[in-house]
Amino acid sequence: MPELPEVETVRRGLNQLVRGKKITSVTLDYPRMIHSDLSEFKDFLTGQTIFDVTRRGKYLLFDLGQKTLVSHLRMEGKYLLFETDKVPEDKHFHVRFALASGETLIYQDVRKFGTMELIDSVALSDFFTRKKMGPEPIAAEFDLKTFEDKLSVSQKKIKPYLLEQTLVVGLGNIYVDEVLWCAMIHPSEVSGNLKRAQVKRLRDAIISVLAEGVKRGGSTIRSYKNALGLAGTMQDYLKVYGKTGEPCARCGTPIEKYKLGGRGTHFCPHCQKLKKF
DNA sequence: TCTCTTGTTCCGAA
DNA sequence: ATTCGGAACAAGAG
Repeated sequence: MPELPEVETVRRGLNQLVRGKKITSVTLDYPRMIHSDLSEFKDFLTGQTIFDVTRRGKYLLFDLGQKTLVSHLRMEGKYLLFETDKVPEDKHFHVRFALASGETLIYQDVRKFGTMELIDSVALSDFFTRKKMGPEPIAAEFDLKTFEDKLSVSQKKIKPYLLEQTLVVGLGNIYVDEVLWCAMIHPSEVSGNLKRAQVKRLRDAIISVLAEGVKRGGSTIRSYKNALGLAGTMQDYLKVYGKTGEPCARCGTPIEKYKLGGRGTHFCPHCQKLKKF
């Protein structure tokens, strides 16, 4: 479930804990998750210093100078930090970075869906361009006109389209339902049918809901807190996700759930009406 | 045993 | 060309 707010929370925690620290060895227990050259991965990382941990969309970026370690948590990836002599046993620990500080940074992933790859830092922007990633969901980068133009020429349903990460990055299944409720738009609405005012509301909702998620440290749903601050409180402020049958916070109508694009989709049938002809 | 879960990519069918 | 549905990736919860 890590969406942008959760990844940003992890990023901040990692920066507190490992920025400036040197990697003394790397242990790989699930090589399949490494999507770049395997031997280079181990050889290069040993001896590198983590200068900074940044983020682009849902990708965590460990800045090592010449190269950048790009990490995606997918469904359940987590980072944990232990003193090296106190690392517990766990069959879901897949990558271990021993640090010169006497600590070990561990990547844990029950689903094994997460990925890591080593990319030349100068090739990072190309990497994201190839993935057709949209702008970050902040006012300065998320241009309304561009958003409006893309939506206007598409017949795609708005929720699956927002999940593609091409219009804007950072939304996952939880926040996208929250955003559409906030903007009072039906998840199945055809993108090209949205009025200017709706598109503006949608952009504002994307920016504000994700910012609120970051402010509250992300949401902790079906996941346990860990060393890197994933004990967020946003789950207590969600309006529709997981609220099936509960009254809408705006109008009291029971929240409904249906399947859209293979995903559980929550909405208020009164506030979010589908435009019909 | 069966169904559901979330992010992303990919494939084949409308 | 565009959109859609489903599969795949893996494992656990109910």
